[in-house]
Amino acid sequence: MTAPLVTILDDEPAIRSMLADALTEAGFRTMSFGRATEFEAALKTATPDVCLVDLSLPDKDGLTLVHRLALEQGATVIIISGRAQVQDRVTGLELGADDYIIKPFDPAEVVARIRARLRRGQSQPQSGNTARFNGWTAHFDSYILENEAGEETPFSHAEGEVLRLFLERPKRLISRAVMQETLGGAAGESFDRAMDVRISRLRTKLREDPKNPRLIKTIYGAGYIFLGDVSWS
Amino acid sequence: MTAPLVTILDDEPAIRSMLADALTEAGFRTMSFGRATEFEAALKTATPDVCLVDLSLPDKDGLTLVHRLALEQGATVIIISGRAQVQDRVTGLELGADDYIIKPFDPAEVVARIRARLRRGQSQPQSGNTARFNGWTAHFDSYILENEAGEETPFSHAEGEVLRLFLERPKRLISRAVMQETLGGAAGESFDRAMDVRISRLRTKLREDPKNPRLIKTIYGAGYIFLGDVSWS
DNA sequence: CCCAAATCTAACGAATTGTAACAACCGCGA
DNA sequence: TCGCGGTTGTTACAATTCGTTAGATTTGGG
Repeated sequence: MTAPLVTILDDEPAIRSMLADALTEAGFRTMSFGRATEFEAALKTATPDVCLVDLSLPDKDGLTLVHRLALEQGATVIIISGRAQVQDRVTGLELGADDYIIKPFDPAEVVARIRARLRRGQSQPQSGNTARFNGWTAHFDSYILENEAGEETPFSHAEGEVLRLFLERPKRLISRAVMQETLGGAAGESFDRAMDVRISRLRTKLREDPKNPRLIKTIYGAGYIFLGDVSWS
Repeated sequence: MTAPLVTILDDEPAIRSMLADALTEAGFRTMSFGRATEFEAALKTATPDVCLVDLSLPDKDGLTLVHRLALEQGATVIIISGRAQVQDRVTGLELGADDYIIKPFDPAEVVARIRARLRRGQSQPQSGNTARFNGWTAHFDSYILENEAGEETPFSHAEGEVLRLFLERPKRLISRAVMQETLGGAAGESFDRAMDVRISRLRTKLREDPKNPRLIKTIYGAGYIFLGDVSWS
C-alpha cells in the first residue's frame, strides 16, 4: 500500500512548497505544478488521490479545469482560492469540487481536510472478490464471468487484471500509461498494442457491440472509461 | 427516490429554523433537534444522510457525539461551530467529521457543501451528465446522442467537448477565443480551422440544415451561439 | 454590386485504436 | 517425450478519429 498521491496546482511557488512540505511530513506523496497544462500532461501518467487546485492560474480557467476533473475523471478535487465570497464557494462546490479552502490557510487544516476526504473514499474498496455490474457478475477467485442468464465464461489472468482495474475505477478515465504501469509493469516498453488486444478480448467476453461499446469506452488519445454500476461483495 | 434526509442539531432555535428553511427549499427533508439526547433517540428510527452538528450543546459534548456518529454509524457528519481556531477544525475533522463550517455561515454554502458530500457518498451516477434540448438527449457519460425517435448516434470525445461547452452556456455568445482555450488549449495557435470542422461535424450529427441552422448559429466575426432550451439532469 | 475576410465542409492523411491471425510459451496427461 | 488445449504477446492490416488543406460559400462594408 503506497502513500496516497496529492497533486498541488498553484502558480505561487511559496504556496506550493509550503503545501508540499506539510503534506510530505503528513505522509503523502506529492507532485507540484505551476501551470494547468503541465498538470494535465501529468494526469496522463498518474492518478492522484486528491487534487489541490488554485483557481487563479496563469494559463487556464481554474473552474473549468475543476469541472472537467470532477466530471470526467471522477477525481477528488479541493479548491484553494483567495476568493472568499460565498458565491465563489458555492459555484466551486457545485461544479464538482469536494471542498473549498480559502487563502490564507493553515497547512494543518489542509492536511486534515484531505484526510477526511480519503477516509470516505477508501472505506469503499472492494471488501470481497466478487463484483456485480450491469447484469454481469465477475468472480475473481474462480476467474469466472457470469451473465444475467447464469451462463458462465471463464476469463484469464491477463483479462482479469484489466477487468479488475476497470471495476475498481468505474466511470473514470484510465489513461493508457496508468494501465501499462498497473498491469504489464516492466513488460514490453515499446509496443503497447498488447493493451489494446487485452481490451479487445475482454470486450468480446462482455459481448460488447464493436460499433457501439456500452461498458468500455475508448477516449481517443487519452485512455478508457468503464461505465457500469459496480458493487463489490 | 425520496429526498435526502438532513438532521440539524443546534441549541439555538434561530439557527435551526434558518437551516431548516434553506434545506427544505433546496429539496431536502429535515429534522431539527435542540438537544443531543433527543437527537440520539431519533437516530433509532431514522437514518439521516447527513448530520449537521453544532459543537456547543447544553447536554453533551459535541465532539464525542461526532466521533460516535462517524465511527460507529458511518454517518456523514458536518460540524457547525462558532469555534474558529485551526486547532478546533483539525481535531473536529480528525475525529471523523466530513466537513467543518464556521459560524456565522451562509445557508447557501451549507447547502452546497451538503450536496458535495452526497455526490460522493452515493457514488451513484454523477448527476449533471445528461442534457436534454429540443428533442435531443445528450448522454455525456456514454457518449451517445439520442433523438426524439430514440435513435442513438455516438459522438466522439472532441465533439463532446464542443457540445458540452454549448450546453453549459446556452443562448449566449461564445467567442472563438474562448472555445480555443476551453478545448484544444495548447493546440495550434495559427490554425483555428479545426474549430470550424468540429462544429461542422457536430452540426451534421444534430441534423442541422446547413442553410438554416436552428441550434448552432454562427455570428460572423464574433463566434457562435447555441440556441436551445437546455435542461441538465 | 464587388470584394476581402470569415466561415463551411469535402477530402486527405497522420496518428491512434480494433482485431484477426500467427507464434511462442506453459502446464498437463498419455 | 509428444501432443493438446489454453494463454498471451506480436504482427499486420482495417477502421476510426481528428487536424489540416483547399476550394466553395457566405457575410458585411463600401
